[in-house]
Amino acid sequence: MHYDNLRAILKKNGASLTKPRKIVFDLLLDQDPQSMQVLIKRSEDRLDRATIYRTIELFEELGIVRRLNIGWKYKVELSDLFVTHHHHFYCTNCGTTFNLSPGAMLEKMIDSTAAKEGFSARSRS
Amino acid sequence: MHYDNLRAILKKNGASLTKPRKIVFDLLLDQDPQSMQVLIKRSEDRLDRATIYRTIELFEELGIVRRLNIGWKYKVELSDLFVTHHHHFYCTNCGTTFNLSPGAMLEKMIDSTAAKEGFSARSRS
DNA sequence: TTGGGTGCAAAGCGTTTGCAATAAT
DNA sequence: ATTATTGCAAACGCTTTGCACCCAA
Repeated sequence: MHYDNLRAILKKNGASLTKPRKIVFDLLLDQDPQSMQVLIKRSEDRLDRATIYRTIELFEELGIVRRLNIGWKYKVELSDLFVTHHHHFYCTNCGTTFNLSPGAMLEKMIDSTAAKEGFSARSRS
Repeated sequence: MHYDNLRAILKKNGASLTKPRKIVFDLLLDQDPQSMQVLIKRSEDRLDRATIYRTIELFEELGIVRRLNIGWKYKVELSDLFVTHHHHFYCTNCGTTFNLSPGAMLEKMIDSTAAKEGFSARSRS
């Protein structure tokens, strides 16, 4: 259960694993990087916006989530503590961001895939 | 006079060189990249915020200004039409951004300067 | 039981918009 | 005169905050 790891990190920092924090964590699991609005929408009124912002802020401080700066916006995802390291694809036209599956030679894959698709990689992260 | 070039670009696009646009242009001349708030502050109530936003938007569309995405914020500066091409230094701690003087071997300079100063270049633009 | 955590409502920022007044051609 | 442009004020979207209530340890 992923919660054990999460609970351990929180406890180590004098914080507790509450229901809202579980929900936020679940919202992040197995997802591409998400904007706050998407998280808020997907929480379906189970949580207040403020709680989501506060939770993401806490998770970021504790290294549980990672913030990706994309253009002049940002999205969040679980850190490498919870998912294997990976790269992202970001479309500068529509803002879509998605994870690339982890593996070797990724740098090259990114560039060659980009070239094939007629895109050029502006940045990698 | 720089205004001639500016006026020409505007006229070509059916826009006119007004007093407010001159002021915004002057605010951009010979400056490091600036945030909107700085522009607004430096306009000292000579212009309304809305006018500054609209002017910057227009200038960007016409290629007069360039928007730099810095972290999750942005700053603006005159495009290469008005200043010689150059690179920037951005401090990820304090947000300070400044221009590097143009010249050859800049890429290397950036990295070596960064190394000297104990920084590492996260991105270059 | 008690301090951390939450929801709610309100405020705070940066930015945009509608509209009437103004300035440019 | 006609159209573009501006200022003002209000609205907007996203994010943060104050505070009373609530729940996990």
